[in-house]
Amino acid sequence: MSRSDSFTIATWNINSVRLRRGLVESFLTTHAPDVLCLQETKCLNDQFPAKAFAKLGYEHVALNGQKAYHGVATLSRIPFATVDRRDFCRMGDSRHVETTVDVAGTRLRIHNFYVPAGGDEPHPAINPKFAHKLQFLDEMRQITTDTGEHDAALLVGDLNVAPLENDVWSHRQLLRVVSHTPVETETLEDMRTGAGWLDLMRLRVPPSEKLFTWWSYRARDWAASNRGRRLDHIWGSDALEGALADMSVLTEARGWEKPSDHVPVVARFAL
DNA sequence: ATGACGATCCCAGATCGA
Repeated sequence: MSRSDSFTIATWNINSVRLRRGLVESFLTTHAPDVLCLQETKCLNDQFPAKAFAKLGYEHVALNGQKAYHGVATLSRIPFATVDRRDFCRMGDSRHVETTVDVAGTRLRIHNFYVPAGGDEPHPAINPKFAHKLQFLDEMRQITTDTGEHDAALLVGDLNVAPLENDVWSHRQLLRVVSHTPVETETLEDMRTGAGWLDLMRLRVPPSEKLFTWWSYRARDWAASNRGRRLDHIWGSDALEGALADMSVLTEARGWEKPSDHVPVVARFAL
């Protein structure tokens, strides 16, 4: 590809891709990212509506699905150079798919993650789901930004942790709520910095401002109460900081008909 | 916020999400 190409990536926890195929189609048509990373697809690979997305130009798809739970998928208009999937915690869950694409002479590695939610009780000794989440985050330390000289890397997805005080509607009230407990936020931030990742969303929106990507289905009026959390993330290797041209959270998507409880996050780079 | 919602699956109440 030529020098100085624009590259756009989006990440979206879709909460069933079959139920919300129309929303994905509408998003792809309107926002036209080069790559879309989906989480919680909740279907087997042969049930994934790949043909519908191929019709819109997304001919390349890397799937890691399972029945009813979890599942990730990466859709692309650009051919994948490589595709890989990793198992974490030896659980056999479908929570990661890794692809590479070549853009403007750069090989871009894209990790798409769905980190375990962690259950209700934030104590690993009494809640195996929370222990699994912490172990998963610990194993993610091996996903580093180490790439070749002309390469760059992205790590995106639903990480199920809101690390900063303004990543939740009330820091004080959520300190003992799973997704914002100190052990989670510290583990996530230590893992992120240790592996060399930059929190690209927070390079654009200062930590002093509230920033959410998820709002509970249980609120009577999600927009009025605005009790959100930033659970979805776009991380990048050093080379991508200077290349970041635009970053947006598509808050309006939470108000669409039969919405996901998460909204898309979009980043554009001038590579 | 210990959930009023929503999705899934051997179709109906349990389980999961966060």
